[in-house]
Amino acid sequence: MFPEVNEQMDLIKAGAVDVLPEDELAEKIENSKKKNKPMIIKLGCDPSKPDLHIGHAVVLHKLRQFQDLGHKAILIIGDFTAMIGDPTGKSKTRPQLTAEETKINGQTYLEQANLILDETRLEIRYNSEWLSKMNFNDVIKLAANYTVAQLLERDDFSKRYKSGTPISIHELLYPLAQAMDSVAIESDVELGGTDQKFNLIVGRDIQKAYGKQAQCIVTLPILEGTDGIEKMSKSLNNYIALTDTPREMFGKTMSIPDELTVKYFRYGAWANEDEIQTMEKGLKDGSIHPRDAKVKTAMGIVEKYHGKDAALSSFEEFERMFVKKDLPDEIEEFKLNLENPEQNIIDVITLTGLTASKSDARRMITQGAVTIDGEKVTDVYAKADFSTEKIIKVGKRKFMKVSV
RNA sequence: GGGUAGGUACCGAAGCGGUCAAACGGGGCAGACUGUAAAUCUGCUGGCUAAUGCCUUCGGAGGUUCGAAUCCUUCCCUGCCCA
Repeated sequence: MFPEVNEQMDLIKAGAVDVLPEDELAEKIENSKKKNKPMIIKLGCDPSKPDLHIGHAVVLHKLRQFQDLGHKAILIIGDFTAMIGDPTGKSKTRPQLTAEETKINGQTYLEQANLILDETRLEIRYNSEWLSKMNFNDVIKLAANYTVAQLLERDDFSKRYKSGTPISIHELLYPLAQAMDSVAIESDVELGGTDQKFNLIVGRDIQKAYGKQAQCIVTLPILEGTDGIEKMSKSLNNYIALTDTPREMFGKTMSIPDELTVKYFRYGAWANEDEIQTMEKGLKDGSIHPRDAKVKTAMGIVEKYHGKDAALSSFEEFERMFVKKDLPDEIEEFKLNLENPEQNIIDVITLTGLTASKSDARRMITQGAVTIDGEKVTDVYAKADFSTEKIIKVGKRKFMKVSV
């Protein structure tokens, strides 16, 4: 049995940016309830980047909510479209993925997505299933449904067009290709980030052109990365991965700018609306310290992926390391496997991977970033005796226990 | 097809025969300050070397020269304008 229409609408709208068109969605929900038939919810994913972070989780979480409402979630692995390459953002031509790589990536993606989704109620489709079967005729027919002007409306394209950055034809085709996914699975609702809004609308239009019922669209915000400026992405190294350790998750969350705390609380920890309101209000009137709010957020995020205990211990460790400036309780060990216990410090920290190269190591020492057993190393040429285990620290958060 | 402007380190962008591992800005890293926040200030930002120095890098491949990111040939790629 499905929940009441307005109950469903409320949950769907929570945290969403756009729900278009709202009345149509309400109608669909009502119909599904009447016929006792779940709606089909589509989410497309790009298997060229299988490492998921909490930015991806925003939309996955919304999909999970649909699942919990009893609807049918379909995850489209864009194996075919990945071979073309997504035009979003960069002008760089992406290395073409082989079918095999795509498969492996898709698998990885799924494993991570299942941290959030209910795997028992998830259908997975690969879009090569229908896209690879289209011949040139079909493509022409599809392309006839859209105009260049319409495609150039998209921010992405118009910016590149105006700035003189190249746009290939196949990139223009990309929105149409992914729209075919909606035709193929007859989705009722498609989810995506706000940056996908254009694609989602094309999906809607193309469904109509193919005589299908048009999907509604639900967009979710793009989460800024830990730098607070750019959108979260692996290449910008401002991400919190779903597979990050509790310690990393906690630490990274603590390093976000204050202004982002509530947003992360909402979209990272998926706190409920009351808690969010309370935090927002408290921060505004000063009754809650920004740091405490952030701690709560960080714990919420860690708890989501690693459980309550992990959340608590990562908090404690954080306190110990950064407030009391103590050592973390688990430090990776490294055996040098060398005869001589006397070693150049530069060599050792490079060997352990704490620094990228010897030049880098030299720089770190010069800048006073290296300590051994708590003592600052000042001499670039210094040696140390590693016959007993020594704790080396490079920068703020890199530690290693080293011995011969 | 014709004309024209370009391709420089993570990105943007100077340099146009030696003093160029390459100005400047952004980003990144480190230090100070903090709440591992932001802002700010300072330093670093190809590799190897104890050091002098050596090696790799300026779209690709050749060539000229004592010496090339800078000149020539050729190839590849891109923007813009005209058709």
